[in-house]
Amino acid sequence: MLDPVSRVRRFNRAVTSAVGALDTSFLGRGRPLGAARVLNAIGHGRTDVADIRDYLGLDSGLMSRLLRSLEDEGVVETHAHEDDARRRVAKLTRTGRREFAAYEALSNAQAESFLAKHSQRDALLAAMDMIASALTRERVALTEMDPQSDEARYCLGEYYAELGRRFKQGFDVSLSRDPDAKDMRRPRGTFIVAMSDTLPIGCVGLKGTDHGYAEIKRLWVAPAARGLRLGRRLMDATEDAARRLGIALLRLDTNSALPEAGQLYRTTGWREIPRFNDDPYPDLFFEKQL
Amino acid sequence: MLDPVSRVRRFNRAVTSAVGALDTSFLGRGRPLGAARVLNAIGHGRTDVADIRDYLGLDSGLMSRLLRSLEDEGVVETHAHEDDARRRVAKLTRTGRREFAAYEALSNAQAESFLAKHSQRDALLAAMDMIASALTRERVALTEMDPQSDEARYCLGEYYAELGRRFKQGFDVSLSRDPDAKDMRRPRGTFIVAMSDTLPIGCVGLKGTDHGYAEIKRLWVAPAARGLRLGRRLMDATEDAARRLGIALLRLDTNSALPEAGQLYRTTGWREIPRFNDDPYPDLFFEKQL
DNA sequence: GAAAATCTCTGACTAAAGTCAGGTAATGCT
DNA sequence: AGCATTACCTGACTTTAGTCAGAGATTTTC
Repeated sequence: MLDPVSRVRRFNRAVTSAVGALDTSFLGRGRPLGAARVLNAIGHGRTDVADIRDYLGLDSGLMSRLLRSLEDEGVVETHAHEDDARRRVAKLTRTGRREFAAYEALSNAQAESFLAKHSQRDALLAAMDMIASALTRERVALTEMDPQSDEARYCLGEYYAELGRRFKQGFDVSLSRDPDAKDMRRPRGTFIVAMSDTLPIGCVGLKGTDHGYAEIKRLWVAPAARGLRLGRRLMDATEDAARRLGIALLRLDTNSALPEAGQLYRTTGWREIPRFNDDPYPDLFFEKQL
Repeated sequence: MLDPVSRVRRFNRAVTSAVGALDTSFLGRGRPLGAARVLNAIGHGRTDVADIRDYLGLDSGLMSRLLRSLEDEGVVETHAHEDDARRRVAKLTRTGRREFAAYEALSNAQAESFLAKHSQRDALLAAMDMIASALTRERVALTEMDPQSDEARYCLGEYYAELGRRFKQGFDVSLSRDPDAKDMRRPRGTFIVAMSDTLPIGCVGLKGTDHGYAEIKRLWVAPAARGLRLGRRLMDATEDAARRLGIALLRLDTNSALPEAGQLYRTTGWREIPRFNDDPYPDLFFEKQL
């Protein structure tokens, strides 16, 4: 009962029955589960029939029939794809959007009622984030995004908050806020966000300079996503992006109060170099030739 | 993407697809899921047909057919119940036990491979415990157990460990180890463990004395299960048990380093009284008339 | 000791999900 | 231009899950 395997299995049991309840609640709108799932996939922005089929793991025959039944019902319309008339694109009709909204309301209500039952909301949410990240870690998508997008700003906010907690002297955000944004856009640099489903769980910036190297800045991984080697993936992706931008030399600075970071750099081909800027926070400096 | 409801829904999505994978893996033994579930329920000690039916939420006709198919396969035998010949009792044959063991091995292997993928094992397990407790909180069973049972000892071990962390001066286990066990058995007292599925997540002892009152000792709730009002349920159950044992007056001691406990007592009809023992750890004393 | 209730089983269904083998039209490749 | 490939559709089928009414045996209740 106390060994790790039993604990995982207990979790599986608990979650299996909860998921069953979730599923059956989707039956309340007079539509079989399969059709409801297709409708919701379309509502969530999956329009390509092949994409939906793949996402839901359906046979093409079955998928076709489910789509047909949704069309007959008047909630979905399909058209040929613009660029390739073999492919079909599905979209919701007005009625379809109403139905989708009803499913969304149902899901939101369930989530809210779950949250309302528990007083330790923050701890529970943190635990859920962690497990969701672990379960979907093969599906974490690293995407280049604008450093001023909502996702990027969320990550940066969390990043600064964490620096504030970890540095003995605190961390003054105003010092480093946004002036770098323009250097972290193509073609000078880039900004990469790791998205797990809809939640940003990590980021890194590549900041172009005029000194013959680019800098890696603001590497952050959400606490809930640590242990998934996401830092390494983010660094790899940044190095790839740098190579594609024709950058041959990378530098970065960090602080010895963040030992995981130093550890990561040391084991991935970075070598320590002398201080190369006068920023007050960092006390460790690295360089890597691409 | 950042609001609590979205986070819960992200968790639901992540877990739904994981559970789907778990389910389909049970199909690898040439038996439909329904039959596999019945076989596993029997393997886990549910022998009464009505009990299994209830647990799996099956119609009696369907249940009957599933049982029959398992019998035809030679993995299950049924007999009439000893005391009531209308009821049937199912048990595994030798082949059945082998099949059950294969399912168990599969589940264990899956749990292990999940754990092996993640470096933050302890944090992940704690998160899983927390969520499993939250999901199954309606199904937490409070059971009277021997204070020296494995479950009770696990709880007590965790309890002492926590006291050690929370008391400034630490906590010396040897002082309070086991001498009370005999006073926490019927008819002098009792010991109640809160079980969530197979995991003990809380406990409380009722210790009989010869001074005209009984003491409540060792109230503990697992960190993963806090916020579920389990402490209150444990106290209620103990008071009920005390009433059934004919005890009219309860006392307890606690420490101001455990503010949740003091808070609980104050809001549930206990009144503070002067020190009534010379135990070095407690600094707060309460009494309640039943 | 008769009537009511309980437990399981059987027969006769239905609905949903899934499989498989073509078929049609569009597209890609040489 | 011709052939292979791709994307989707259709028809014909099977399996699984589930429902419902009633039968048969047994136990409980009065």
